[in-house]
Amino acid sequence: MSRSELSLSERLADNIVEIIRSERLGRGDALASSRDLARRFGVTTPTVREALRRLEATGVVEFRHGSGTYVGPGIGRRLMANPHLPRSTRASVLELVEARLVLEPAVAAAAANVRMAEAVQDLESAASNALLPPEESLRQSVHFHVALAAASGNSLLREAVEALLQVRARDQVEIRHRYNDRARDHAEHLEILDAVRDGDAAAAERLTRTHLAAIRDAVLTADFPADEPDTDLALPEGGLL
Amino acid sequence: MSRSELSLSERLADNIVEIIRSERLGRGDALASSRDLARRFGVTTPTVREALRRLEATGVVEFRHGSGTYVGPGIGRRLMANPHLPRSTRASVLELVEARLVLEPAVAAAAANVRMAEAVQDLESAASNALLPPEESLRQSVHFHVALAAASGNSLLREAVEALLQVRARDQVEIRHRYNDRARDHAEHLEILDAVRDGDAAAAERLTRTHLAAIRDAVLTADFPADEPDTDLALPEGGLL
DNA sequence: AGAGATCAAGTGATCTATTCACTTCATGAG
DNA sequence: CTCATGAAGTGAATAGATCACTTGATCTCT
Repeated sequence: MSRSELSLSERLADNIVEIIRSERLGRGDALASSRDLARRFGVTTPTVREALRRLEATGVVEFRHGSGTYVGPGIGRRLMANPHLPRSTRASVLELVEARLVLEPAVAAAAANVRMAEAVQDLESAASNALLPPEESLRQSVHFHVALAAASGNSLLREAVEALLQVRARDQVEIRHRYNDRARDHAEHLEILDAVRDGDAAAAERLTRTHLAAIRDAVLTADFPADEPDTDLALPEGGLL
Repeated sequence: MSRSELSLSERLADNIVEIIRSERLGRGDALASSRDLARRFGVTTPTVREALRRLEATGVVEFRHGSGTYVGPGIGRRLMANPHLPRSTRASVLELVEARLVLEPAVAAAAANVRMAEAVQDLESAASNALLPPEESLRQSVHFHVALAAASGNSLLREAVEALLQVRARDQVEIRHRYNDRARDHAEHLEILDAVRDGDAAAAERLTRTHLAAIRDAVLTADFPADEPDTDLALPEGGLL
């Protein structure tokens, strides 16, 4: 009654993760085929499939049709964003920015105190080539904030910021150009970078707070695209195939 | 080639989430049966099952054998912990505490500034009956830190702290009694509660930092139980059934 | 009439057996 | 040497069925 509380596919998923860990498989390495796994565990392929789907949802494994199943980035991750996020509303976007405004300044301060070498280099490259492409700007901005968190040397902090920005991604693609001032972003990133490079934690914290406050204010003054959804009552038939 | 990049089960999962949202289903509400869903979407039950497994992994739905499929707590969640966490090491426990030490003081300050009514009540109840049971102590402590984050009024901050503590849970069950000073925890919680009630953000921040620093130091001085695992090479045959 | 045992329907869990689609790579023709 | 061909391996999805569990209603005995 103690260990059988979990479903078969759940235990299977745990076992597969255990195999990945014990065999020291990293991102991109191939797993055994579904059929092999089914044989090894004495279950059938649909059951293995369910277990792998669970793992796919959390990014632990990735399917490549006709090729195989591979280890994904989620294998070493502890924090993550929900893969099935709700539609964003004005309130949710604002809540997200305010959460970042609370958390990221402290992360920036930690980054300035530690200054992990590799991450600081990432920081520089992300800050430098930020203005060139039109669509790449957001990606670079994400990269900057993630690299900033990584510079703290604490991967949990990096994962937290990554997860927050992944939540933002859904919103951002729709309303990015409304309040995203690339030039300003770039300038503020450079200031933060300097503070980190100097090991000035207080300045890094303050500049990050200012940076995110500017974004928050831009969200506040921008008008939101779709403020009244609920026109579709989920007709599944048509929209699927 | 644009939208067909996702697998069928992935699109199915999205559609099911959409049904839950458009029909305003909340935690505990029942979904249609697997067979019904299969009929509605024109696929077979194993396919529906894969989609539901994805959603189960993130807590969006819950299975109850013989009863049905129900909406789970993950439906409104944006941040979460990986359900298949790696085994904890001394380094990972330390990293976790240090991440909390960076993030939670800022959250406490935000909580003191906002002071959401309901959450403050939770805070009081969590702080009051914290010493009574032996096993409940940890649960109450979790409750306290989550309620503290909830008092900020920002559900994303609550979810972030919840996720961090969920990561901790795995470690904690093994080494809790080693460095968990319940009396001290309780006293420090009460101090933080007072600061929040007074709306003193600076004090709340400082006290939370002190509180977590004490925990970190306890971890530092404690000896870690299993510092050399890797004795099992994942023999799947025996350990499964 | 009420309390408890029993049964049947609905549902999830899982299996067996197949078919289809995609990728890969080695083979062979040009 | 290059490029097309095709076989093999793999994931994707289906069909149909069986077993186990939960639930609620019915039925029985008191």
